[in-house]
Amino acid sequence: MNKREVKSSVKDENLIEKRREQMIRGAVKLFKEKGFHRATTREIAKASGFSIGTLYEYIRTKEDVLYLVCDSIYNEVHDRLSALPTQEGTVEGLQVAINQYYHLIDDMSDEFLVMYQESKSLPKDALQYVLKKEMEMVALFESLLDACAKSGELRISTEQVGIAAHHIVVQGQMWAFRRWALHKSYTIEDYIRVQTDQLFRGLIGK
Amino acid sequence: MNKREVKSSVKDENLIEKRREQMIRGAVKLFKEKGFHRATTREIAKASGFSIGTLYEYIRTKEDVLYLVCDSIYNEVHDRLSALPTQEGTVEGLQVAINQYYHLIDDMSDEFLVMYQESKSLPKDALQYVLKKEMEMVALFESLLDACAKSGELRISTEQVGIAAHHIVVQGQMWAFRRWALHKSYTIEDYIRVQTDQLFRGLIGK
Amino acid sequence: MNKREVKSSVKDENLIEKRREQMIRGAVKLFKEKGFHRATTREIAKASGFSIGTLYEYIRTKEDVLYLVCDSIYNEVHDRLSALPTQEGTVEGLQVAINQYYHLIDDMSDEFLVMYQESKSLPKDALQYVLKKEMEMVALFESLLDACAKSGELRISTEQVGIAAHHIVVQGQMWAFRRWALHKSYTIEDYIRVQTDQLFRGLIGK
Amino acid sequence: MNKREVKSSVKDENLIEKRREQMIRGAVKLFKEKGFHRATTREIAKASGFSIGTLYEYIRTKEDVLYLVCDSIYNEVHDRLSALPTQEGTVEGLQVAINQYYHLIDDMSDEFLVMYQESKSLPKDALQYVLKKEMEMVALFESLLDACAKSGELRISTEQVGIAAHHIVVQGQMWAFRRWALHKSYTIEDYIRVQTDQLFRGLIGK
DNA sequence: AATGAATGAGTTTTCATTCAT
DNA sequence: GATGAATGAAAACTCATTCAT
Repeated sequence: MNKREVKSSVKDENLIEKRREQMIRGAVKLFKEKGFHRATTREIAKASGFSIGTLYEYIRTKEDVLYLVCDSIYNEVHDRLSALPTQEGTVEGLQVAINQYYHLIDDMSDEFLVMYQESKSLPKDALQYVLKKEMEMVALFESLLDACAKSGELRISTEQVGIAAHHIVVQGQMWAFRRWALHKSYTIEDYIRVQTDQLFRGLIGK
Repeated sequence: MNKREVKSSVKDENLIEKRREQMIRGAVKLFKEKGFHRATTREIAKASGFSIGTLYEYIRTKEDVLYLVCDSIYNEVHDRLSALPTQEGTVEGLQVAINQYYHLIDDMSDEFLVMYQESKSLPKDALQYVLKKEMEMVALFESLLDACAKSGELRISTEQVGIAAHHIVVQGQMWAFRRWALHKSYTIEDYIRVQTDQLFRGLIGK
Repeated sequence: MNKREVKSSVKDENLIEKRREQMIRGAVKLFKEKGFHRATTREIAKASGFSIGTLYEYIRTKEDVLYLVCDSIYNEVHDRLSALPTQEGTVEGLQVAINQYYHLIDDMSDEFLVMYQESKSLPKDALQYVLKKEMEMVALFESLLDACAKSGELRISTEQVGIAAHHIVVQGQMWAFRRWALHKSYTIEDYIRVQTDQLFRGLIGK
Repeated sequence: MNKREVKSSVKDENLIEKRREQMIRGAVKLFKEKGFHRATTREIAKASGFSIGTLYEYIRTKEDVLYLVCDSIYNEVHDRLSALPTQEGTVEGLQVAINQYYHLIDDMSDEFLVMYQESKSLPKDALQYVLKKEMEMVALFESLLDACAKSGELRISTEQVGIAAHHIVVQGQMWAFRRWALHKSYTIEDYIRVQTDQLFRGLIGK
């Protein structure tokens, strides 16, 4: 796979896995509070439960931590969405997917926030990789929308498919980004309902 | 007004104005390239056309620069939107407002990008101020939508008004955020048309 | 000139000159005691009489300090040797040159020691530059010897000229290197006398 | 003997011998490339063919490795020179010794280079020991020269004996130090011939 | 008002050494 | 005896901020 690798000087793969999980958990917590730049590597180590020396046994640079965080988020997203039943162009299937996606963001909104605010700090190649993942996300919804268009369940032009897919993805992110404004007035269920209503009202053939 | 002040040791108000304009222009360019944290005060001074010493005659801390940038963006947004003719609950008026807003974002997408990616680095009070400005933006569209609801031009529940206003604001930001994906396929005109179509199709009373 | 430049963020050339002199003096003293690698940049700064921040206003990396030290030594050597009256192939002239050179090394033996023990730590390009300077030194004596050979004052084959020149240069360095052994038994004057005697006894035509 | 000991936590003397040989071989190679300070203990272990943990079973500190390298070089030098037939004050015998010594340096010039460039990094007591070895080297040639003086084969004053002995030793080292300059023009045989010619021309009674 | 040299706390990163397995 | 993960002191270098000129 063309997965970007983060070099570690530790050999035991299981240990790497374990330590990196600790690291990601600690880092997300920290980045959420103070952002990537304001968090020091020493703080990351501490939040992860080990020493600064140990931290550097599992990464090469501070940016690697950010990459690992972003990568793990996308992996979780991918895992949870690919567990969906295959869709055959039904609006219902699309709705299930959107539902899953929005709930996922609600569950992981800290992680999402971190990723979206900090990913620009990734080195070039890592940024590329993250953008690719994001495009896959959009593509997933495009294909679902497309299937619905083909099956006739949605009246939607090709032009609209792209934007609608972005729309779905961005509205999801909005729930994470605008927590401070939205959580006061709506539950995630409200939000999903209103969003899908609005989306479909325009798209469903009368 | 409770406008947050940035202290300057220079007395001449005109000079302050002039130097800060230089500063904002330089800073936006720089932040766009490397982000707020990676840009040094020396670089900001250089990009602004004066020395580091002079820079500090017009601000107190580096964060002041970021605040000035964010503040100036909102001021421009405010100026351009408040120039609109007063609306009396017509869809057409709403459409004009959206149009203005989206074009504004298109014109200033660099600035918007910078503001959204970096505003979390503002000190507490400045962040508060910026969020307040953002809420005003949402409120503007809320009032426009509300007027339309009251006049009967839009079938829209009170619950929907809040989310629709956020929706409009976020879709505008999306044009700036997702330039890399959207500019390939759409012009700003396409984008506005598709967005407003989608928005209104669901909302306009039959 | 193809002199390798060390970048400074300070603009005032006179100040650069002055600060670098302080730096070289401090660094030589320190390197003599503990060597280049064991001397920390903080110690170098302190020994130079300024703060670590100021040190880095005048250099880019620690290796720059070493380069400046080596460069300044060669410049002094060059200055002192090029002040010699032009030689026209007399043994006497050669003797004056050797005399000068050996005294020079005696005066600067600390600096020489540092340079020879640490120059391998220079980055590639700087090492190149230093070796070039060293070759010039050898070449100087080669040309003096050559002139003596041509004028008939010395019976010396072309093959011998190169080695004899190296010999002179190395014997000079030996005085610095082996201080611990030689200074007990000889003064610099003794040393010069014995060395030149030995050199010439073989070379002077009967 | 007052041989400085390097403590090992391993009991088996044969194993110690074997592992240290591996270590010296690996270390010389590494030090040649990057110098003592730039070589890490991990790299030394790797170059020696075992783990960092094992390395520390056979030494106490990194400096021990350097000491072992220097010590082994001198032992080899000692072994090869003490194999010479006992001299009875003949110039021929002296010449054989010089020949042996120079060839030895030619064979081991990497090791010599490493030793001379890095020995200053030895801890005090180890440095002392190495210098003592070096003095023995000089003393060897002093006694050979002395014998020749006594037997009348060389016209050489007591004053000259010390310097001439140093001279021989240093000229040998010069062949290692100045490889980059000398190897282009001379073979080791040329070099020995020219050096001894020059040495003896002055010293041999006509 | 403008300049830019000076400062030093704070940052990332390295690496010799230890010690449980 | 061998391994390699863990440690943290110490290193090089940065940069926001100050202040004398």
